Amino acid sequence: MGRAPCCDKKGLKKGPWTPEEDKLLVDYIQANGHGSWRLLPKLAGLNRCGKSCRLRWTNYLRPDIKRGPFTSEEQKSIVQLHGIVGNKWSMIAAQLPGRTDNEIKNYWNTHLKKQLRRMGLDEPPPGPAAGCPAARHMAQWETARLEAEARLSLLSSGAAASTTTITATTTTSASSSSTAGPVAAATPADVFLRLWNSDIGDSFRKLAAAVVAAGSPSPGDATKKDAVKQEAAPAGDDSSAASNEVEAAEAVDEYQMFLDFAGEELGLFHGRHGGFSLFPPVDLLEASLETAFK
DNA sequence: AAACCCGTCAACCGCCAGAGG
DNA sequence: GCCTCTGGCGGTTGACGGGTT
Repeated sequence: MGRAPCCDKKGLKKGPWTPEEDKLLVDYIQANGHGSWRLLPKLAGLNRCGKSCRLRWTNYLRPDIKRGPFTSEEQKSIVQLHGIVGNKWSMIAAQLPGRTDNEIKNYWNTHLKKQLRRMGLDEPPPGPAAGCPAARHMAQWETARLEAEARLSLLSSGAAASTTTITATTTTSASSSSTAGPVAAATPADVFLRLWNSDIGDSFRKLAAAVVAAGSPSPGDATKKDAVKQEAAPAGDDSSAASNEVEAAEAVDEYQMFLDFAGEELGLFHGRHGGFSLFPPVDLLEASLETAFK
């Protein structure tokens, strides 16, 4: 069995935090930083375990936390990212500034999951573990990346006239949002490139590369099923191979449905005749850029 | 008005991985 | 290499509030 819970000590308070406790915690961290979470409660005068303090701070008291309902943009991002990385809430949270993993997890479980189900889509296979990334999806991402770079390059020339500059960090670092100019930070291209260069993009590329290497032209294709199967269970035995294959094929089909849903119902992908774009049509984009450059 | 149901979300629990001795 | 400690993560729980019967 695992270690004993850290809050087993007698007398340590559990349950909802009071405003007084919140104040003690915030005051202490703002003055001293959190340092060792284990020692913090004692130093801050709190009758809580360190873990509880850390959770309260990271999920609720941190000053950079954005409260309030999720925007449709955030919602789309969550759906998309969940399709890529599955239940990696911390990864998803890293792409949504001001949102915590706990908040996103709750939102997924209470809103989005049901929303997808209501629309006739069972939960899509949760990310890499199900081995879902189709070659088509990989191609979509690659196309989107190229488009993002192209748009960013256009933006750079457009922005050159203004006082704002777009730095190269947008294409090289996932954590560069603060170093990029405000215009770049506001564009879809920047958002996508940051995502592409983050852990999420990395994880997606690794997995997709495995599928592509195995050869996988279309959903339901036998080769893809094998690739998916191997990805999901590299040391799989032959006896379960047949059922695995069927499950894998179903997973791929469901995932494709999920992608279609994300594109058509949520407007996440703006498809064009077999092509694909993460971004709105050019006219809409231009309109938003005009606003951005004002 | 009371009882019940259901959705939401803060908080907890158990496990894991990495660092350090 | 092994053990312990710590921080972090994802799954689950339970209190609470609003809606319905």
